[in-house]
Amino acid sequence: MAGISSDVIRGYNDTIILFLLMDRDSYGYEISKSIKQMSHDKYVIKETTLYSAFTRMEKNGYVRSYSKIAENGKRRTYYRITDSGREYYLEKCREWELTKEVVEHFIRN
Amino acid sequence: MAGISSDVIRGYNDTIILFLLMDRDSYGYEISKSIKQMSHDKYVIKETTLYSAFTRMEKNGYVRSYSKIAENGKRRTYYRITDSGREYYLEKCREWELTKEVVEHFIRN
DNA sequence: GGTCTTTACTACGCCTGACATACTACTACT
DNA sequence: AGTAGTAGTATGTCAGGCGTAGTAAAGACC
Repeated sequence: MAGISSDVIRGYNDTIILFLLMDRDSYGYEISKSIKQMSHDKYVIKETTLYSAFTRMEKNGYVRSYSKIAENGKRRTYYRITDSGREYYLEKCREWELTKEVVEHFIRN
Repeated sequence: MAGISSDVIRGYNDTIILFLLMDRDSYGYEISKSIKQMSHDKYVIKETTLYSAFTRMEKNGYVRSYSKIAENGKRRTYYRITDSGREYYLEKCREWELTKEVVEHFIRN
């Protein structure tokens, strides 16, 4: 077992995606590549997980989607983070620090 | 929102429980108190979560249960960690380090 | 003596997020 | 012609966490 189980990352996929939307709009495929690259191939998000996260986050008001013709002439669905999404992201960052502190009481290294 | 969402801790409840069984056998109520105390009241495991974790882990061979009459004369179900449970715990500790490393690439603090 | 709190569980069923599987469609390369 | 990469959609399953409720016995308090 080398890799991260889905039960662990669960609850942080949204956060990871929002992080990648902080500075500029993006779309599914690009985000999945960024995650893979930034994690040095240690985490590869599943397509279905990614796209269902987009749907959920749009419903929750954390992102807004729009269609755009890319440089290559193809239509893509882009996502933009909302103010509410930024707030949510920062909240999750604070939650992460708390979680880390708690979990590490029970980890022997 | 102050506290840890269940989606975050998911996948680490078993690890936390196993940690508390490393040095001596214990039972549900005591374990829930230990978690509360060791996390300085930051994490309180739900009863149903705890007992279903025991059931699952026994099925997976990570713990073994036995009934014992406690000092107060009442019958309790105690749990003992198995060798396989110890291995699993250590695996989860390694996984935690990896997860931490990955997630922190996407956290702004 | 009656009620409340703590201890120590069991039963049942719902919800959510992750994921398996499958399918579409277009481009570029070989 | 076939494969790999890009960019998704659709559908359904599964596991873990949790809400709700109920049981039962011991001790505390008023």
